[in-house]
Amino acid sequence: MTAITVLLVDDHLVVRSGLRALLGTQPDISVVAEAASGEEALQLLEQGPVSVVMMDLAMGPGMDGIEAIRTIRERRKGQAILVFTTYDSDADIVRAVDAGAMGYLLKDAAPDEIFAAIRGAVQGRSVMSAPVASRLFQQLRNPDEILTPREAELLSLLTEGLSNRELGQRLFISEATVKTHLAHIYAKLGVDTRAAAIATAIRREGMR
Amino acid sequence: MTAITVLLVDDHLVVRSGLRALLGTQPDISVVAEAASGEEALQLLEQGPVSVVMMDLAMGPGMDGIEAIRTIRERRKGQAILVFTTYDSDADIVRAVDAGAMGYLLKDAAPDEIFAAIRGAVQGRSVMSAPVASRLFQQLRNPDEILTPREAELLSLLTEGLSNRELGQRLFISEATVKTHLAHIYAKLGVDTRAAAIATAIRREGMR
DNA sequence: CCGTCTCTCAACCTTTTGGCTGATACGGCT
DNA sequence: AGCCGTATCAGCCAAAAGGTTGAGAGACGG
Repeated sequence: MTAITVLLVDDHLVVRSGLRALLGTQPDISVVAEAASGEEALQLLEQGPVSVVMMDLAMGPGMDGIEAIRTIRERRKGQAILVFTTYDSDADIVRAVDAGAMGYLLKDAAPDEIFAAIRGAVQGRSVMSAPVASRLFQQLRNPDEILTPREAELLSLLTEGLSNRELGQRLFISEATVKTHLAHIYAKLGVDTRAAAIATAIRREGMR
Repeated sequence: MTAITVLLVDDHLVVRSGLRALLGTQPDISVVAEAASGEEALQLLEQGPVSVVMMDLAMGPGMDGIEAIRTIRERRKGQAILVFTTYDSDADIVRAVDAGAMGYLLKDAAPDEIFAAIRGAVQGRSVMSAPVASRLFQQLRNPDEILTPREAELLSLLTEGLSNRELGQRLFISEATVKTHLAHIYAKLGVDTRAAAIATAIRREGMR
């Protein structure tokens, strides 16, 4: 069995060293590099391949995790990437998987789960935390509830607290169209006021 | 110089081991116990004193960090407690300090900052991350913008997407009173719609 | 080619919200 | 005793938001 090499990408020093300590207990896994940002991760990957990249999604200013995943997958086809993050928002999960992540782990995952995900990732298997998987399935089961791109755009602006008039101006559409989109969004989210839409958007979709 | 003993309280295993590894580099600091919840922390403290408690605020189900801080301070007067968390929301900072925390560190703080905070805490000095301190000062400079307890309560419910009528029913007050409170909240937050109030509340106050 | 989806817009009407003014009551502080 | 902050309520009016129906233009796939 060849050793599995890991690159850690997380802007929090404590998380990196914690993960390093945790993975150090496994003889077949070794952390060979750490990066505090997406840019740094790309740089490090230039210098040599690793079996798996473990990446946080929220990483302060600059390139975010999703962007980093997409860029890495463009440059190194087939690179195994695991998302290791605190939150399990629907939007993040879908976008991460879409960008090319092999798995999605939460930071409170059990050690065994983390080890299994890493070993699975190098073999091309996709492993994710149970709560994450259930959210993904829920998305697939209810395609009616998936917002169209335009609706998602509008919802995103909605969470900034804009009025219908302002939304129209921002998106270069009439107020009437804004109201139409909103009506569709409300139906899909199962709410009937913009306040509730904002609340569920932020809580469900992680729009912060 | 006596050794400083530390109790780590965080529901994330990786954060605990990361912090343990980091603090292990300092000869005068040693992590003597770890807890994954507020309840567990209280139990451990029964068994013996520590110099400093380092506590996360968000810890899954059960007792939250603020509650844990308050309880610890009740049982062991003078116990030094440092908050070590990811987010720097105004509300959390104020409540943590109010509950009796000696300092407030962000998880992306530099190692030296963390060491300094721990050493300061055992000496009774209060140390906090720069962004945290600036937020605290801002609160003190603008007392006009501090919400009254009732207003905060209402704002919290507002972020759930309730209508004025529902707010009134929940709080056992008339819709007229709800509107009065809302008007005051809008003025203090510097907004003029409930949507914007929800947006700023969630972003500024960390009401998730 | 036709159906479906998406995005766009309009008119109409009801409900909700926001702005304003004013009022009562209670507690604490001076 | 008087003042201030907080919490409570009312009424009025204008603005914003929500519900409904209908409809046209592209795009895309069967």
